[in-house]
Parts: sequence; structure tokens; C-alpha cells
Amino acid sequence: MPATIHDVAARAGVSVATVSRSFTAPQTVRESTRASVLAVATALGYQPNRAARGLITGRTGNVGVIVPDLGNPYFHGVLEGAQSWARAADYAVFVADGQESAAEEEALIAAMGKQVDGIVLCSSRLPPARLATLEPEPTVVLLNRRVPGLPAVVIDSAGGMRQAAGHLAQLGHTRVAFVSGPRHSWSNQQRLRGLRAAARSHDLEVVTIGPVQPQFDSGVQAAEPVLRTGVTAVLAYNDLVAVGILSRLAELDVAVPAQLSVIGFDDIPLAAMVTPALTSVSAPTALAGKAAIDILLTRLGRPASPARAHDIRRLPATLVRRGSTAPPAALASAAAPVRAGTLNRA
Amino acid sequence: MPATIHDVAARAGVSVATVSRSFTAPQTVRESTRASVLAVATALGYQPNRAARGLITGRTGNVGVIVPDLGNPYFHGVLEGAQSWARAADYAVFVADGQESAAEEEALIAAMGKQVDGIVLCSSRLPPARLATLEPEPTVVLLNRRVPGLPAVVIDSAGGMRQAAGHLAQLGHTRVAFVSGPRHSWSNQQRLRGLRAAARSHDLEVVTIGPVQPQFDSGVQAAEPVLRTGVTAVLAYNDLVAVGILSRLAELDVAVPAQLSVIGFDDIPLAAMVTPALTSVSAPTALAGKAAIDILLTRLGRPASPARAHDIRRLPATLVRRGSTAPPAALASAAAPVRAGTLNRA
DNA sequence: ATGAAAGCGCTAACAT
DNA sequence: ATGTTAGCGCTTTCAT
Repeated sequence: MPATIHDVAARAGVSVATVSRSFTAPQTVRESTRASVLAVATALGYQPNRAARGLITGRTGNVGVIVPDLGNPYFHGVLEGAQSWARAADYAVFVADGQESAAEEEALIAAMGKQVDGIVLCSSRLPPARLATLEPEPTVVLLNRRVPGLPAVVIDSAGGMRQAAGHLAQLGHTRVAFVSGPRHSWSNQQRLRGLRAAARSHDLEVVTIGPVQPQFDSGVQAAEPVLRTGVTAVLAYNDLVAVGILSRLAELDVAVPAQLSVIGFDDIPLAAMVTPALTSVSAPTALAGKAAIDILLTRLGRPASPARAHDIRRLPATLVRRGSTAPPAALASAAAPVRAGTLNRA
Repeated sequence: MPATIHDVAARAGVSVATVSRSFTAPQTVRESTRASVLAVATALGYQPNRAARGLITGRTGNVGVIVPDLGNPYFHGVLEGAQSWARAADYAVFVADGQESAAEEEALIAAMGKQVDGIVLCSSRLPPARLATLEPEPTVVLLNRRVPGLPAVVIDSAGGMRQAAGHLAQLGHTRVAFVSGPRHSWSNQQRLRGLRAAARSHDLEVVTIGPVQPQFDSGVQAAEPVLRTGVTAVLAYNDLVAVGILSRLAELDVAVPAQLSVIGFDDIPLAAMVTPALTSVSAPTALAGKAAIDILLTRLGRPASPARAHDIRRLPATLVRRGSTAPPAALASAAAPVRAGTLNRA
């Protein structure tokens, strides 16, 4: 039987109120009494019962994180960041997998409801109208999603995409493909927006393939359609899709980046593990997870209120150049003096 | 303000006890009253407050899962299995990352202690002596670890390794390398044990490299040492290491499987994504996670007792043959008639 | 600065 | 079958 506040009070010769205060409002109790209380508490291995505390404070000391797919490495970064930051603030983290389904996500929110003080909704599959009606119970923070009035941390995918497209343009590509993610995905819309903007300013022609599910297999299947378009480079919705493309290209004996440049998105650990290593737009996922928890805990301290400016955190994405991008085949040959003649004849 | 049991009782014209019973012991209340209570509850959006319930039952309705590294895909399978099975039983899952550290794991267990009814410890980094003293508070289930008296679900790595080594022997390999995982890792010991047994029965010579950390980079660094041993095949501690090896081999222009066969372990999603796709020993991780929760919930119903036979669950591992294994170069050439003469001269 | 006492929302005896 | 009531362990007025 674990020690209760009464055990500590008895052994320390004080009332339970004093013990309680020693923990929750240290400055209101005399230094010496507090010291002895704490000593007894340690000796007894006493730890306040969170459930009992929660019953009266209305706080659980828990936060929930709901992701659409635990199997997606992207969210591991988020989870790690959230996890460690929450723990530092003495909060525990519930994790749940929404299985890419709005209904499941809804059920999860309901189930978590009473057990957490707030929820971080990652890449929510819920429609905007529903998201807007979520607060004030529970308190939520969106990650990779924007809905007016709700706090959010968003990664600047559009900016990242601009860098990626700019990189390709600089290498000499003039016609590129984009393998699109789920049409209604907020992230996909951002990426597409960034791409369109970059295309205009760099005179890049973009052909879109998809939409596809953000998974490896989708990439495998998208490879040939991409090839058929005759582009010299392809931007994938995310790394999983990009690696799928890479995989199929290897089977087809299409050399990357010599014959086709490939760019992924998110820079998950996998991106650095494949051959050639994947050029990708790095999303600071751990930072995002941390920021989400940060906003959440801050908001918990305030009465329910619409998101202020400070409750929207924008994180930059940056291009990481690896081995999967190079100048298009034609230019590469042109650059090689021996082949110059050949090129002219072509 | 969420509805309480009193609100429901008042509106339904019954006592709080009846409301409580309608939820926790439906058969003890008349069908008609229960129906009306439930109707009122739904109308009011009433959901029992778990904290209050826990205070009295001593149960939290939560279970914890501690993994050594959230970034390791191996544990996602486990997490998904645990997650979904727990939710089906109306339990919520806390997830925590022990960061490959015994100290951190210890801290996590202490922190979770009061908030969960039991903990699943995955590939625990804690010394056996410490594990043995964990119970009865909290109730724990080990995953991929065996300690006398503690319930556990273990994947038969030794058996998987035997299949892997047998596969290589059958292909004609006679000398293979094993890139060992952490020396004190229980899993590593199992895998090594299986390998040794298979080596004896198949007349396979095994050279061991390592130990190394179970990560991609370790594989990258192990590739050249493996090459130097002159073996025709290599078994890696796990897929992450195997893919690292693959990656470095590609840089070195060593053809897989033509010049070197590579086998991984765990069959994480990544294994199927690389080129060539990795032959690997498949571990039923989701099943393992599910089994762990299953045992845990069963044990929660019983008074603390040493693990019975039923509390040890063994899951088989199976070899998945993909593109990274083939007969050794010499044999492959021998099989090709044109080269036979060349071979004889060698 | 400390103590006494009233609950937080719920379940589990114990009555009826 | 249902109601009454005493807490579970804690925080928080309100007194002292």
C-alpha cells in the first residue's frame, strides 16, 4: 500500500494541509517545516496521487497526442519532441492512432476527453467545420493544420517546396512532376501552393500525378506514370512516396539522379538511408511536437480563449541536398566536353 | 461543466447508486430503469469521471508501454498492436521513450507508477536483478526479454535465425558474418544462440563483427569490416543495421546479392522499401504488442502472482526471402556454363 | 504559518 | 431492485 498524505502528515507531526502545501505552494509554509515534511515524504516514498489531485483541481496532468498513423515516421519526431517536453513539465503523454480516419479520430477525442487536459491533433483528418467546434472542451492544439481561432504549429511546407523547386530550376530542370498527396490534405495544399509559386518565378513547367496515399506503395505505382511524362525531375508529396519511386526506378534500371532527379518531403530518417540518399525538405518534427506541447500547456493556464498570435507557431522547413538530385541528363552531357559533339548532333 | 453522476440521477429520478450500477453492473438493475438511466446519460453527455472512479477502485484504466527508442520502427508495430488491443478493452495507453537508458527507464517506471495499472516493458535495458524486483507494484509484462517469474512475450529470434542461416547454407554459402548487436542485449544473445546452433548443423563458418549499436550508421560502418573477412553473406543484428550495410555497399559498388548476400532481422517496413529489398526475419511485432496487453489485462484481474505458464507467450519468427540473398558468386558462376572454364583456373 | 473540515465524482458496503 | 452513506486521497476555503 503506497503512502498517503495522511501517513506523511502523521509521521511529520503536521496536518495534511501542511503536507499538501509543502508540495503545491512551498512559499506558504515555513522553510523548516517544509524541509521535514519533504524528508518524511521521501523516506516513505510518498507521491501525491494524481487521480485524487485531479478530482479537485480538475486537471489530470495528462495530455493526448493523436496522430493519423503511428507507422508514419514523420510522427515519431513529433512524438519524441512532445514526449520529452511534456515530461519535463511533469505531464504524461497519451498517444493514439487515428488510422487515417476522421471517425476514428473523433472517437479517440471523445475517449481521451476526460483523461487529459488537452490534446495535440496532428495532421487532423477532421473537416474544418468540426475542428472549429472542438474547443473549449478539450483544449486542443493543431499540428500541420490551420483553422481560424485554433492554436496551431505549422511547418512552412510552402517555403520548403519553393526551395526544392528552386533547387531543381537552378540545376537546369525545366519540366518537373509532382506526385500529389491526398487532395483534401492541408499539407498537400500547402506544398502545391509553394510549388506553383516557385514554378511561376522559375519558369518551371509542372505536371501533377495523383493524388495518392502518402505511402511507399503509392510511390512504387507512381514511378512509371512519372516516367511517361518525360520530366527530368520529380517532387514527391513525402519521403515515403519518394522512396517508393526510387525503389521502382531501380527495378526499371532508371538511374537516379542521372536520368531522373527525385526530391522527397519531411526528411524522415529513411531519407538518409536509401541509395542514393534522398534530397528532401526537412521538417523540424521534434521541434514541432515540442512547440505544440508548449502552446498547449500555456493555454491550459489561461481560461479558454481564442488563439492569440502567440498561439500560432510557424516553423521553417529547409532543403537538404543529398544524392538524388543532379542536373538533367542533357545538361550533364553538355557539361562533359567529350560528349559535346554528340549533343549537337542530337 | 460536464454532467456528473448526480445530474443523471436527478434527471432520471433515481439514486446515484443506480446510475453507477447501470454502468458497472448492468445485470443488477432492472432493464427498464437501466434503459432510462442510459438515455438520460446520453442526453446529458455524461461519462463517468475516470479519476473519481480510480480513486475508489484503485484502477486507473490506463496502461503504460515503455520502449527503448520511439524512433525504432520495430516498436511501432508493437505500439500499434498494444494500442488497438488496449483500446478495445477500454484502456488508454501511455507511451514513453526510455532513450536506450536504464536510468531513464527507471525514472519512467516511477513516473508512470501511480497513473497506470500496469506496464509493458519492451526490450528493457534494466538488469535482470532489477526486473525481478519490479513486481508486484506495478504489474509488468516483459516484451522480448525473459526473467524468471515475470510474464513475457518473446519472439523466437533463435528460431528465426536458424531459418536465416539455413537459407544461406542451402544457397551454398559456407562462410558468413554476423554483425552483432549490443552485447548485453537479450535479443542479441538469442539471435547469436540460434546462429551458433544453425552453424553447427549446417557446417557454416561464422565470423562475428561488432558489437554495434542497433542503428543504420552502425551498418554503414560495419560494411567494410565485413567485406575484409571475405565472407559471401552477412547476417545483421537487425534491419536498420542491414540497411546501413546495404547503403555502404552501394557506395562501394559491391553488388548485392551477386557479390554479397545480406539478411536483416525484424522485417520492419523499411526492409521492403530498400533496393534490393531485404531478406529478413519477420517478427510479428503487432501481435507481440497485442499479446503483451492481453497478458497484462488478464493479470490485472488476478491478485499479484508469479507468472504462470500461460503468461509466457512465444511467437514464431519467419524468414521472408527477398532480393538481397542469392547463391555465392563462385557458385552462381559455376552454374553459368560459359564461365565454368574460368572458374577452374581460379 | 498552520489546522479543521468540506467536498471533488465516484463506487461499494449496507440497508431497505 | 434500489437508496443511503461512507469514504478513496487530495486541495482549498475558512479559522485560528
